[in-house]
Amino acid sequence: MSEERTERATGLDELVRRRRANLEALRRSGVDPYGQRYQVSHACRQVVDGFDGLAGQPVRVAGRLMALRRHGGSAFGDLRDQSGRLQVYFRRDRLGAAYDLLIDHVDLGDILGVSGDVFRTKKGEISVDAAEYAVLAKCLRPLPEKWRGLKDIETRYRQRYVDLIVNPGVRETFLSRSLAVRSIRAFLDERGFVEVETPVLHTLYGGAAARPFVTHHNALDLELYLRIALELHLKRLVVGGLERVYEIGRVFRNGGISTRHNPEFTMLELYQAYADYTDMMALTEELVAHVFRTVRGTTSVAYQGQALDFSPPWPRLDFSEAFEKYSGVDVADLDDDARAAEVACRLELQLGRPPTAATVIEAVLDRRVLPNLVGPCFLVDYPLSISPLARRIPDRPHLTYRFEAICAGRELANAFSELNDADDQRQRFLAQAMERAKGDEEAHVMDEDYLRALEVGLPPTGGLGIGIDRLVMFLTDAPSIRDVILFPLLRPREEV
RNA sequence: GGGCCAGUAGCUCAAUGGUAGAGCAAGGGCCUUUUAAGCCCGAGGUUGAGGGUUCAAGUCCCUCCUGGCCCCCCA
Repeated sequence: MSEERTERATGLDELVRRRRANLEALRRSGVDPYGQRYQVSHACRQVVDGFDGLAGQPVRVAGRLMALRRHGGSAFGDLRDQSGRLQVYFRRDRLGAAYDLLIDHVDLGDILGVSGDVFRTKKGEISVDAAEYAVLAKCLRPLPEKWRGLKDIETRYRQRYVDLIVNPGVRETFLSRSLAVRSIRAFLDERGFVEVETPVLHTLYGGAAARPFVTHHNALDLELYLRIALELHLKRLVVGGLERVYEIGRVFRNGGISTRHNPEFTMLELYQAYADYTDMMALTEELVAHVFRTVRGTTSVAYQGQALDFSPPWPRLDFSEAFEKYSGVDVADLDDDARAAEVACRLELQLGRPPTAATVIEAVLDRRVLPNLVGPCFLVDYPLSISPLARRIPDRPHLTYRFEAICAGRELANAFSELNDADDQRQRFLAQAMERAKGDEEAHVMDEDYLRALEVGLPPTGGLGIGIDRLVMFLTDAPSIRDVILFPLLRPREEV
């Protein structure tokens, strides 16, 4: 049936057919429509910015032909490369037969190399008077409309290459993302952190409460999991004496997809020996402020119309106080499952997991507490029941030295003083196993090797995790996480 | 998995249940300083797919597909 479709001359097929005919026509004229390397002397922007020194000088530029305004014996083209746009001027009296080839057989979207002299038109636009051009790649498919761009969200995500060509803001977003990640590395490197890479394929998944993706290694006949966090391997490295480590890496969580969740996303996690969560708070503020200054030039931005100021210090809110203030529930009462179930019922919480103390606390936190917090702020001293890897507060045994940075009602960072007491950690894992037995699939699994590492001795350590995608959403004012992920997961489609 | 919404030409969008249109792109002309170039001409459609109601369906009903938003999920 797909054969019928390709045989029938639809509009698209006809457009592609014409472009292919142009490709063949170029070949017949001795022009290779997939040219060789083109020695470029300037980026488009460099020509524009450097006009004063370049006027009358020859330059060689290359880019995609985005527009062609034909006037009979001459034509103005818009050439665009990564740096920006540059106008090129083609004249028959200079190019001769090559001019007619351009007019007849070069299509919008083709990638051209152009050499010629820099000049300024009567209307004042800096341009290149083409002495020669080369076709470097043929564009066989029509590009979306030039000034309204590509709006269809599905096509934008599925054909990101087209989205990047026709929607300039998209390129800006991903350049910002790149700059953000670079600025994070610079910030941490300067503070003596060592960047490492830990396995993506895990024999046990841990470090977060989430369901994993399962895969299989053939030679070992082994069930493996894509990592859901970086945490446990990085702390093993601190045990090994790498006192300041970080990793920026992809993690995978087998959950739902939404404007704030993609099944794979990028986490920064860092661990600092001999530090605690107060150090992590200071580090979080400084790091995030540094990234905003680097990328946006300011720490004061608007996110989806909401004013946010990331300049340190950020307010500290006590978890228990905030919890009670916004939910009317004393978190200390949520210490057994029966009472938790009662609260879940009273607050009409729909839970995907069994109503245990932990799951109810998390549900109340997510739905009743966080939406009220604009931030950025720190929510400090989390309950132990939802913090199986965090150090206990000695005189408040139901709480841990853990905080999350909250911004626009969502978690931006998660950090704690790491639990380094191997025996306490074992008890926590056992408690998690009981949660799992109650049906909570996201409860942490027992990890004997991690316990062995703790038995070797983890120094007191502060750990921090930041969701890079969410940070970039705030940096670029992106409403959906898909807008900051180049290729978000979509259900595959036969015909696009 | 549930609720709501959307899908019309390559792209962006129109069209009381009554002959499917426009702009851009593409095609044929004119045009050597335009920049959303302009002017003239012609073309382009299984209205996401499949059923149904009706004299008549892009429009109403049902099923399905894909996507979006909100739930669920995701500390």
